[in-house]
This record gives sequence, structure tokens and C-alpha cells, in this order.
Amino acid sequence: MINYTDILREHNLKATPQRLAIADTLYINGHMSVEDLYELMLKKFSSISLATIYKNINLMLENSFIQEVKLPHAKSVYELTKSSHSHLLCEKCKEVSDISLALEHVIESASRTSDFKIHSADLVLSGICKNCQ
Amino acid sequence: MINYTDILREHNLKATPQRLAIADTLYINGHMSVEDLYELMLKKFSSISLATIYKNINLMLENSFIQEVKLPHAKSVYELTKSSHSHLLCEKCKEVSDISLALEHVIESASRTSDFKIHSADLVLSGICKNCQ
DNA sequence: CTCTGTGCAAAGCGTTTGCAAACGA
DNA sequence: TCGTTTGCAAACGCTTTGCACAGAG
Repeated sequence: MINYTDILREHNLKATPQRLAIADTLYINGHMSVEDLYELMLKKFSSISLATIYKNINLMLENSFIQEVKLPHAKSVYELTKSSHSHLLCEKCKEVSDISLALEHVIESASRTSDFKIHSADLVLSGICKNCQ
Repeated sequence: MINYTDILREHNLKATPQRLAIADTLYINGHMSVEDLYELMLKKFSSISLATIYKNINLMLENSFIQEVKLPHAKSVYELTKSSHSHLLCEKCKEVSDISLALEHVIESASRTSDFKIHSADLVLSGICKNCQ
């Protein structure tokens, strides 16, 4: 179990019990929707408010402590910010997982043919995971 | 100007004036948010309802006549369904454009390392377009 | 002690639904 | 003509806001 107190502070966020729990829950579960997060948080703080979840998600997004992952045909999930990576989405069980892929060639090729100065690449690969096959 | 009557029918959609106008507007503008589409449609049908826009967008999505493009840090846009491609998003002017990129290697690599059966790849490259640089 | 965060209730806003009239095939 | 679509208004659900109290630093 990681102590997120200092990490939160580095992101200009006070380390409240609720925030520490959000960080821990995201760490353990990887990718969570607002609803999932709320349900799990309720187990630790029986009177936590959805407003608190939203306020913290928004603050954490602004301070880059977490990131939103927009998924095709599914609601967004949130994850702790880590080094750049792509996502796999199982169309059946809806599980999201991280995958590290070399996109340099694709980005380079896109830069060449588009005259864009590309800063980031958001890639979601959809399919069927091993368990669901 | 393309006649979408038959194309709509092929997608099991009656060719109403509103739908023809939606198709035409998307064809001309490429990628549009619900709001943008509503505003432009109002110029052609001064009493069109937002509900009509939503109902048609949803039907057209179900029938694969159009597709939703989810963008990082921006609201979704919709486009006429065409062969698989990636998207470029200008972080400054928010314009979205299509780009054809070879993702086979990336998908193959992902399949190998993940044991997923991958069906599709949604890629959005964000950066600054030529005009905004 | 001060300022920020929390929980609650109310407000806000984008989206969906129900219905009667209009329309496409 | 029959079944679908439209426009309107109301309902809905997710998200945000305002405020008083609690808690972090």
C-alpha cells in the first residue's frame, strides 16, 4: 500500500482521507468510472458524497494527478497519471488495461503528412480479452 | 451535393428533409458536435427541435450511418461513416481532421503481447495544426 | 488560526421520453 | 392508409454549485 500523502501535496492537493482513499482505490483497481469509484468509496466512507467525488476528480484532473480515458461506446474511466501508454478495451467484459506500444513511427508519419506539431496520441484498441474469448 | 436518399434507406432510415440536411451538413463540415449541428440545422429549419437532432443522431449511430468520435479534453463530434481512419485534433482551434495511418504493425504488436483479439483501433493525435502554429 | 475540503440540498444542463400532429412510402 | 418522424414540453440523470460545518496544515 502506497502512501499518497506527499504525492498529493506535490500536485497541490491537501491529503485528506477521502483523497488518499481515491488514490488508493485507483491504484488498486487501475481504471474506474465515477460510478464505480463512488460505490467503492462508500464502503470506506459510508457518508461520502458524490459531490466530493466529482470535486476531487476535477481537481485531480486539473492538477494532473489523474487522467481521463475516453472509451468508444462506454463511459469514461479515470486512472492515476503515469507515463504515456495506450489502452485495451474488452468489448465483452468492458475491462480496460494498459499497454505500452511504440507509436513513434505512426506519429512521425502523421507529422510528415499533416503538418501538425503532434503532442500526444490517444489510442484505444477494442477487442476481446483472453478470458472472454 | 450528394443525394443521400438511397444511402439513408440502405441504413434503414426514411429520407426525411431533416435527415437529408443532417447528412449534407456532416458531409460539408466533416466533424460536428451536437451543438454545432443544431445551430447549422436551425438555418435550414427554423423550427427544428433539439430532440429531433438527438433522435436522429442516435438512430444514425445505431444504423452505422454516422460515427461518434470521442476527443480528449473536448466534446464528442460526429462524422459520416467511412473507411477506418485516425483523427487529428488541433488543441488551439479544436478543428478535427481525418488522417489515414498504417496501424497494422501496432495492432499486431498489441495482439502478440496482450492475447486480445483486436477488432478496432481508435486513435486521436493531438497537437497544433499548420494554421495555428 | 486560517483556509481548504466535506456533505447536503438545490440548481444546472445536456439528453431522453411521451404524445399529438404531420409526413414518407 | 399505416407506420414513422417531428416538434414541443416535461422528465431524467449526471454534474456542478452554495453554504455551513469540519478538518488539514
